[in-house]
Amino acid sequence: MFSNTMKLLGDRFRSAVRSSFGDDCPFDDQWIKPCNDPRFGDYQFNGALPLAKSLQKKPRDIAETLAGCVELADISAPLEIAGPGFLNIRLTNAYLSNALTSIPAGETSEYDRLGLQFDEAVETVVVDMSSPNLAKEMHVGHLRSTVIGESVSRILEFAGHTVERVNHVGDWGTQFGMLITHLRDVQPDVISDPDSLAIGDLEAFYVAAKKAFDGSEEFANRARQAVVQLQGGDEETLAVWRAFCDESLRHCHAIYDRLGITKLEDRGESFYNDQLAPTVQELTDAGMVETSDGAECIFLDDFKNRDGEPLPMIVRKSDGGFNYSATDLAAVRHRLRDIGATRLIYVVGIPQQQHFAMLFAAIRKSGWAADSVRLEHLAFGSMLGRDGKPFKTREGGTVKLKNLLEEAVQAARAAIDQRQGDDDDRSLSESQKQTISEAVGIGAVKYADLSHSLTTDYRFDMEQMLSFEGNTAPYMLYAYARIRSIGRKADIDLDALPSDAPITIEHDAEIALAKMITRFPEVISQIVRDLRPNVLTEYLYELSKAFSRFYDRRHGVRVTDAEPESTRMSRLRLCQITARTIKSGLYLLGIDTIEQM
RNA sequence: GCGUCUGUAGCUCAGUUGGAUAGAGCAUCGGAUUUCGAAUCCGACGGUCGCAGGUUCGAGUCCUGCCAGGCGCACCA
Repeated sequence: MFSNTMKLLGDRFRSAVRSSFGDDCPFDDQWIKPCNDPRFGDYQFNGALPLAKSLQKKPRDIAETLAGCVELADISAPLEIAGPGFLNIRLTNAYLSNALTSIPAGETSEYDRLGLQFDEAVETVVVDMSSPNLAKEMHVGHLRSTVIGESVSRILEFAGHTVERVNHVGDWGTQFGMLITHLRDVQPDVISDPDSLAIGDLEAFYVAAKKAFDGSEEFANRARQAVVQLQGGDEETLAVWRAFCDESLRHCHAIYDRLGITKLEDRGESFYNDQLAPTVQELTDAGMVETSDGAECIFLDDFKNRDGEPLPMIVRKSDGGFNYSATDLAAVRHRLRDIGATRLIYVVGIPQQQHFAMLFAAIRKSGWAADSVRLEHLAFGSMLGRDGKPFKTREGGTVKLKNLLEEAVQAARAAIDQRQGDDDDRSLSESQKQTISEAVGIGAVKYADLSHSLTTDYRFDMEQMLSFEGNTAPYMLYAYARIRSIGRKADIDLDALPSDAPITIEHDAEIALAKMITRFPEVISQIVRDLRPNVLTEYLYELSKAFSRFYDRRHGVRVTDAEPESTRMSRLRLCQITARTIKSGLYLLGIDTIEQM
């Protein structure tokens, strides 16, 4: 069975430790680690050193005892004791061969799990992601939340969890009075025929509305009145508002379609409108709310403002209106009670850290969430320009996401056209070129975003992310397309190889590749736990490099013309499994593969 | 002022939650192709891990204090 080698080793060492030093002897799975230097082996057991203290023995003696009794004959060469008491583990070729041979044929479902099983308890997870403001066009600031949110959602689904992606769009508030009023003036037909509404550029529309608001007292009055009507539930006003939101959402979904985001549930702030008062009332009844300067506030320990005074979370403004804290509280309440979520993940930038710390503290205080419910702010850093400064257009404005994606696809297209000129053997049709440049351009943007650690800011560098060298989407997509072409060229259907044909691992290049493939389960387990997509990009890069060496003219092995037939079949299966692993990994990042490029 | 994030090779970034001699890519220099996809592979060069203490068998990683930069701190969301 294709299983997690690290977990397997952990189980073996746990029994060895317990049988040698007693059933209550401490054990930590973290004691098993992959070696960072291949000269020490593949994995190492570091437990002898921490055990030395609690057992009052010498670390090397402990290591020797364990080396003598741990059952690893089916996994590792004889253990070596090194340094102060490390136990070095070297996977045998037989173990690698068996592990890979046991991988079942590909699944036809959305996820190819390569036969992996996950035994965790299934959770209902709500991932709060993307969440643009409907008053304006989506801009680059929404990219990370959308891309990271999608990847994290897929990873959790892969492990068997139920995931609901929620788009907490900004569709409520005073600015909508202004927009509705302007819409009535410019497109009066919107009430009789809401489907006729078409706004080419939301940004320009917003600017025009703002100009009218600032320039005319009469307009401003009507706008303020529209807000009152909206909140009062006036049907005609609501109809105009709904038409505007629908139009804005169409703009968003054009982008989501291009990004391959398909299961995103639009549930904006307005959705919680009638739950705001009951939510605040419930907290008031619980004695958590007090009035300060006319505003209704929740005071939490450890939060101070710039004067050192206690910093409240304002749930109701002094004018009686509710603000975003109230909305967020109502949203949490809804997700816990109505959706039955056991884990809430907010994919929102670092600047909101304090807000979420306060929100979560308030929720804990309210007792709405069971202790086992995880409340997480998956905070990410900003996307910066190539110069390390905030990402802006030349004129200093915000960069529209639509334009950024189009630019990336165009740049990918240019690169493909250039390559085509150098290589007449592989001519591509116009539609193939379009498909490829779309996949490469969009994939490059996503991959660049996900390959950086979440918390740090990163520089957006189109040239770097579209490079075919280094840890980039094009390199990965190329590795995949090249493997797929091996089958095509040799007239072999890689997907139809017999899944019981044995894989034998002998050559150094095979060993290196096999070791990378067998790490897949443990990498997946780690990112299911940590939600760190860049761990996966790093892994896929290493895997792709291992394949390139495996297939290299000088350092690698022959594949399609290898002899005897059993070797050829074994290597073809290795190719197939590598391709599936890359495809599966890229899928978890939200990136589509292409069959040729 | 308080909080928070960041500081690693010339540049862009990793660093598996405390493990052995800190790694990639780019750039620079050198090598491999009578093509199973060279959009590739191999090698060389390059480091006081911001600074100073501390914790311990062991610190880029943990604690404290500095230095530098980003962001957030009462009715916008």
